[in-house]
Amino acid sequence: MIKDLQYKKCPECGDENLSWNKEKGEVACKSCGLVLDDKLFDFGQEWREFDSDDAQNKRRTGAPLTYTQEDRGLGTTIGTKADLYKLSKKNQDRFYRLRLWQRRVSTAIESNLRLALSEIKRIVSVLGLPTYVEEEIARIYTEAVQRGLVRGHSTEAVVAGVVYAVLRMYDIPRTLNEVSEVTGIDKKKVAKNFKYVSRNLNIRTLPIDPMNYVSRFASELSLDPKTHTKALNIVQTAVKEEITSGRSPKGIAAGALYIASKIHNEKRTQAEIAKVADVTEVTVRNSYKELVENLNFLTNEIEKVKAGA
DNA sequence: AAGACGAAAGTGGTTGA
DNA sequence: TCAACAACTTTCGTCTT
Repeated sequence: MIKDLQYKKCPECGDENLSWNKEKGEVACKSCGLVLDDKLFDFGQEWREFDSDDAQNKRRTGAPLTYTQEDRGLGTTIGTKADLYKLSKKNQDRFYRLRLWQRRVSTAIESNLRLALSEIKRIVSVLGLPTYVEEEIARIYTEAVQRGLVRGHSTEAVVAGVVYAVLRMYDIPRTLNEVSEVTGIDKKKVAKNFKYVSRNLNIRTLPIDPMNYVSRFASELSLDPKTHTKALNIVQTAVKEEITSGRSPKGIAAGALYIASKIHNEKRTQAEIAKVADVTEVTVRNSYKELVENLNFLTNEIEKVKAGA
């Protein structure tokens, strides 16, 4: 499978004389030799995609998973045949069949788990999560496998759903987008699988508290603790005034941080904040305007800063 | 020139008939 | 199941610093 070609002409020399080497998955300019793209092969995981309801598979930007699936060092032993001769021919057959079936099932589960666990390890290390979270993810995934929730679904997608679910359970603020990025699973699918596993395993999650985002965004923006605290205050009062329901927690956190940074003369641009909060500038704007409109103590403080400066 | 602002059109998810 | 709806995004032109 080859991705759509996105280049019409060479950005270096402007020439339209591009060569497309399908074998190597490269596009190069014949005039100046610049290689425009060398990752044109689509490493999407079609061999495990059984979902029929995903019409739009255009957005497959997942990282290729390179670990081997061939590793089948089975722990299962065939067992002794000592007693078998006592059985009738018919029962022997049945015995063999049963055991064969059982072996297949258990090895299927085992190999699925092995695959999933190494993927979980990878995700956890990329996201820098503590060990207990990894264990919880592994535990819940194992439960999902045992309840047959993975059958008919892609392993990676269910893993992604479980990861997100556990993050939500522990109030560890990671966005859907981040999970989607490290797992290479489409955002929508992560959300879908998150719902799927939490519904079937009775995982309860509360709506995300914007406070959880504030700290992380603040440190990512390397803001002063004072500004950080200010933003927390703003969010807190906003929640109390009930102007946050229905809004995206990321947006609230972003808006509060923008105001706080303004008040404490540590100004960050809307674009900077939008970037770390994973929302658009427009959302930062709307959110902070909404906050200022509804929390009048903010208006005074901003005026004070303006007058002082 | 960069940042902030806001309008307009589009997207995906929720809700209620 | 469908349509209306709110929140958010994208894009883009304009104003402000």
